[in-house]
Amino acid sequence: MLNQQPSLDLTFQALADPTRRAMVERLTQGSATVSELAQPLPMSLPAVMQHLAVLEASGLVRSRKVGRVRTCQLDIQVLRETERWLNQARLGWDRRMDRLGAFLHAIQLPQRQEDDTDS
Amino acid sequence: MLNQQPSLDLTFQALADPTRRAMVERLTQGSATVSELAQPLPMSLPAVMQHLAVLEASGLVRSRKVGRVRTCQLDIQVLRETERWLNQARLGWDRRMDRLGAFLHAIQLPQRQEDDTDS
DNA sequence: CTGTTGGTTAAGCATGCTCTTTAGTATCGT
DNA sequence: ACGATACTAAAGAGCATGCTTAACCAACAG
Repeated sequence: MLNQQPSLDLTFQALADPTRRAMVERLTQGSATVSELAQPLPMSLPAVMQHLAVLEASGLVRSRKVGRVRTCQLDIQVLRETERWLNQARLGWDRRMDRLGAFLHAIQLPQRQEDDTDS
Repeated sequence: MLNQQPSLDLTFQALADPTRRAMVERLTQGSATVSELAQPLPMSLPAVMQHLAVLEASGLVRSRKVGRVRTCQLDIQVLRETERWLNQARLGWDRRMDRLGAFLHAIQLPQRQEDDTDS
């Protein structure tokens, strides 16, 4: 059930870099041109372009070029799918904890009763 | 507000590898020894150890050694924080969409009225 | 047409990642 | 004590990443 998307690799990889996360955070505030994305970042424009390429390869960001200006925007879908994987993983853990709790509860009460009858 | 944790780098990096995600998924089902983690994986034990080291460095997994057996378990906390970053990012986007929707709604009704008065 | 702006390509380099093999070191069962 | 088990440490091959600089191109502005 989990791990159906081969692009989870690309998405997590994309989000593993602080520069790219900063770009994503910027894009949650609305679409931006390449220059606008690059402006606060302490690196050359080509470096930013390469980060952008990684983000686009993962599907997190889409961009269109009009005239000589390329405008980028977030694609929320991939973000959701990634969120979902984490959620599923945590949910599996939670369910296990519930079962474990129920199990402990089920065997510990009888033990208590044994202790009571022993003492 | 976002991006406070330097360990987001390590966490996303850790989750970017399918082998490590498989290990995490296995660990949602309960703790496991190194050999148990390695058993379904198509690689040498040292390779698995290295993946485990990455997972431990990120804080996603903790492990203790008893005798000659090392037992690993998930630390849900880091998973939660990562989930939270994604959630925050998506929430920022959602809020923006809401504002945008409200804005469009606010200016489009007056425009309609203008159209109405013009025609 | 000419210069400037916004972006793109390519090459190169340092570093990091993933896996391997080889060679260990502790335990544990008998 | 001795072999088997479970892991660990070290070193290296080979490819991927994250930058850089140096060109280059296409679209506008005057």
